[in-house]
Amino acid sequence: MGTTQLESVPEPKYWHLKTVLSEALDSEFSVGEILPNERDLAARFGVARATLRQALEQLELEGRLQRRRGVGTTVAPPRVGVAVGSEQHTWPGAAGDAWQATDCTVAAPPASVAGILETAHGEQVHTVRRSRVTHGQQVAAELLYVPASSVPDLSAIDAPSGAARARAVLRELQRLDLENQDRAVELGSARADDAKELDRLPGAPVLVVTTRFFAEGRTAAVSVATYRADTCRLTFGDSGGVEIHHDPERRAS
Amino acid sequence: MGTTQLESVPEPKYWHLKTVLSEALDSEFSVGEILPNERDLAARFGVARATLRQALEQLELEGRLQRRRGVGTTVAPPRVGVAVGSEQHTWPGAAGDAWQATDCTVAAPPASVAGILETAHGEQVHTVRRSRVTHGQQVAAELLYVPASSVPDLSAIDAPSGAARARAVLRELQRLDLENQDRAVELGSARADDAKELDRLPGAPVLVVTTRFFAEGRTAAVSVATYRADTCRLTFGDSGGVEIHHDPERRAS
DNA sequence: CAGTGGTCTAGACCACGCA
DNA sequence: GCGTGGTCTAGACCACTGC
Repeated sequence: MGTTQLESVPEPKYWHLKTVLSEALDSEFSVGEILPNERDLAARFGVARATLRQALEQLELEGRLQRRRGVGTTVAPPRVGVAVGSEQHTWPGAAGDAWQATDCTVAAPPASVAGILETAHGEQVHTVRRSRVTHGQQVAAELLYVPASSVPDLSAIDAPSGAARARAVLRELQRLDLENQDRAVELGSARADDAKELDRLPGAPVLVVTTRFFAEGRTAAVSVATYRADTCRLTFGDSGGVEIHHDPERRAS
Repeated sequence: MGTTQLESVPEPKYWHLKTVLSEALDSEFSVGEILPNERDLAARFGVARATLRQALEQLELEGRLQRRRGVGTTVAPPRVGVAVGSEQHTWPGAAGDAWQATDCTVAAPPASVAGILETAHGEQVHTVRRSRVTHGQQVAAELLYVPASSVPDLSAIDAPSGAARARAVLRELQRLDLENQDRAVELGSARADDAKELDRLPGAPVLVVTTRFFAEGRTAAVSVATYRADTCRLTFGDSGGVEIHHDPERRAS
């Protein structure tokens, strides 16, 4: 009767490990601290390295840990809140937005984007690359697809590609009357190029924010922004920019 | 000259596998179709089962596949768009919302929620469980935390717990003047109870939507909703409910 | 009971960062 | 060159589903 029921429904080892580690992180580690390496940790808990890694992967997914090849595993800071919906109904590139344009090419968009833009199959569009930095950290990479028909007066005297061209496309976009916009968020995995820009490995989990911009009764541009899922919490500030303070008791390293 | 450069930068096998499988899914399979089992697939591609599984995990994360223990791996339908932000500034439980209240208990919320609610440590609040079903599929589980101070007139004659109690709490909430609300989305992993409700294994990736409801100058309630990340695309309909049509060319099984 | 995906092991080698 | 995390293998057993 006094016996405690152990493992009657045997929880997976990695799940139990994750719980134990999570509690240890709360009580015995501070942000930025380096954990013992995977081989040592696995030995300490008496499990195979693969099993330990399953637990670490979960904790990284939840933003509790940060792992870097060649360096080690560190305790991650709390996720940063990144405002996504506060600047309602403004074009990308409007004064004071959080993005920096880095490049612009002309290319055929992926099929899913072409479907939204209602462009012909294989039709090329202006493709602006932008990146977003918050608190000194690169948090997102974006591709903005702009059909030629949305920027008819784009001057040929501007550079044919590069950051200057990107700014020219954004400038032209401002001239349209933005009627509405529309957002969706889903889970994805980083393509090789985005992963590199976000300083993650390919396949890293990302939050994909797809935004449609409506002008003149049609979809004038589509933005596909990928945010690091491990470090970001996307905020949709209906309340006018009130910031959520999260786990205020955790201290910085 | 004519030689194709193979593996000069050796892509990981699982990454290449994922690409190959992804293309096969597009061209040779239709939604709902069952794939060969993991042992056969691994043998067919000449890799260890663990490596194949790494590729399948990624594809499942991206919503391309669905795996069920004891059953098999099937081709997933396109993600369903789930409206999260369209019904702006209404209380949970307002007429016509997509949720169904199933239970209500009185308990101390997790520390992160207590911090937002600004309740004392260990203070108990009404905790309403709701679930959301779209297209016959359970897509989300929610816990709604309501401090007693937000529903002062809650009648003692209602049941102390259960669905009836949940509805009573929601009814009382409607009487408050909702001033604003505030949302955040982040990646998480399903706790055991949520996982069961969502018909997934514990640890499955979920999109966690945290909503704060402001009334009478303070946070009157907090909702933490977990959506299946594999099957859902969260839509924030600033444009008044315009629905994104995604990959319309894919056909149902 | 047979077949599926889920967990776990004990190794090996590789790619990367840094001193 | 050394130590780190990342990839990969070839097995084993377990938990669940459906017949």
